[in-house]
Amino acid sequence: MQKLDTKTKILNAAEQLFAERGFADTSLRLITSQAEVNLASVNYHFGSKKELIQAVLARYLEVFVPSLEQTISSLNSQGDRYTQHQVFSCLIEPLLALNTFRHRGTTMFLQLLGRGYIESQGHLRWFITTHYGDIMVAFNDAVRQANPHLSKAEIFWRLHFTLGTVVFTMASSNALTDIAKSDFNQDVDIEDLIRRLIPFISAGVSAP
Amino acid sequence: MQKLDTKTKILNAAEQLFAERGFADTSLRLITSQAEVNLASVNYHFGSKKELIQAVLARYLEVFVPSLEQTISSLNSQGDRYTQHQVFSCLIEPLLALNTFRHRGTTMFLQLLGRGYIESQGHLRWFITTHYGDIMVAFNDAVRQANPHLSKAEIFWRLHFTLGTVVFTMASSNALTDIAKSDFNQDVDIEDLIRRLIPFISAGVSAP
DNA sequence: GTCTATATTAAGATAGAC
DNA sequence: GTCTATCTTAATATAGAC
Repeated sequence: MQKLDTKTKILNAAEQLFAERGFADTSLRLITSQAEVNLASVNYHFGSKKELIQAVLARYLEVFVPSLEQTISSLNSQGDRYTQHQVFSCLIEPLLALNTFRHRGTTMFLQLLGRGYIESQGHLRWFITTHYGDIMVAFNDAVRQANPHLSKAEIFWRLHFTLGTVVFTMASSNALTDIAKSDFNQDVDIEDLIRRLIPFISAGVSAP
Repeated sequence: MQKLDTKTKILNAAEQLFAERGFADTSLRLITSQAEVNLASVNYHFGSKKELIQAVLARYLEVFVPSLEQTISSLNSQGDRYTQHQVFSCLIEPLLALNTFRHRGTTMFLQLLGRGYIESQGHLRWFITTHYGDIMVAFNDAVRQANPHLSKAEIFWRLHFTLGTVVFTMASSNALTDIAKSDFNQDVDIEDLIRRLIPFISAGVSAP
């Protein structure tokens, strides 16, 4: 079946379990038994559980961040003026592209990101902001340009509200799509979900 | 100093630690040493850690839920028509009333609720929905009446987006208010935070 | 009701043979 | 690189004296 090396088998099993159950609730024993590798191999290949968590996220960030940098910069090059809808739309393509990179990649990435923020593991925030702080600043600047009526502080708050909306939705997305299926007979995939989220957060951020 | 009984001392210490660090990261040892009681007393008085968690939340829900039932029903008695802003405003008074009940009660309650949802501990969702399911239905109905242009399913999604916004914001509210203080010299208390949140979620829920 | 002492379980990590 | 076996730590929970 899988002719993957041990390191990849661990990463694949880990990301799935982390996304589903969170980092704290996923033991190395669970990961290695799911991956069908030896318990000791995690520490051999990654050094520690923390470094495994970072490696799992890095695999996505290395694809996502350059892609987002590109959509943001092409936005800037088109001129000074752009709408806030355009800014948020910059996220869609890079996010959905992760689905071609890995099966259910978009969901996985957003769930992992959500878990990372929610379980306030210092090492993860440190890892993300030191490696990918630039793009966060660039995105923030783009939102500011698109909303000149809002103060810097107001944007700070509203972007964090937005982050919460997305992160929580993704962390619970399995449960939510199940409910939508049983209560409303809706089949909601990740693309639907993102397209439902965008008007909500877009209206919220630029609220009067 | 404190002439409180052991049970109350445990509840007070537990709620503070749970709100700050989450349920999983707060050990009974930490709670009992903070409360200056014996380790074994938690299991004596509450039976288990899970039941302690429920007891901590119950103390707030017993105050909050009747109060919310009242504002919602007074909304209904005023006639068929009310705006969505009015519906969300029903939450403000009952939430802020918790501050008179306990010091920093509003923040504490919302943080605990957020932690409860985020750390998908099944027993807590079960506890809340079986004990306080009625008011959740009533609130949902009120939102529907105020937004006749939205389908049942759309309201389901948007209320969950809203829940995510609030829950995440409260779970990180300590960090966020610290940043607001240092970066923008803002002193944001819980009431400010709620009044900042309302326009955001209100615009989001009734977005076109 | 409260305490000490301890049982039990499960986790992350590592030593050392192969 | 991989495996078995084990170390260490820390958690929940309980038994039994007071």
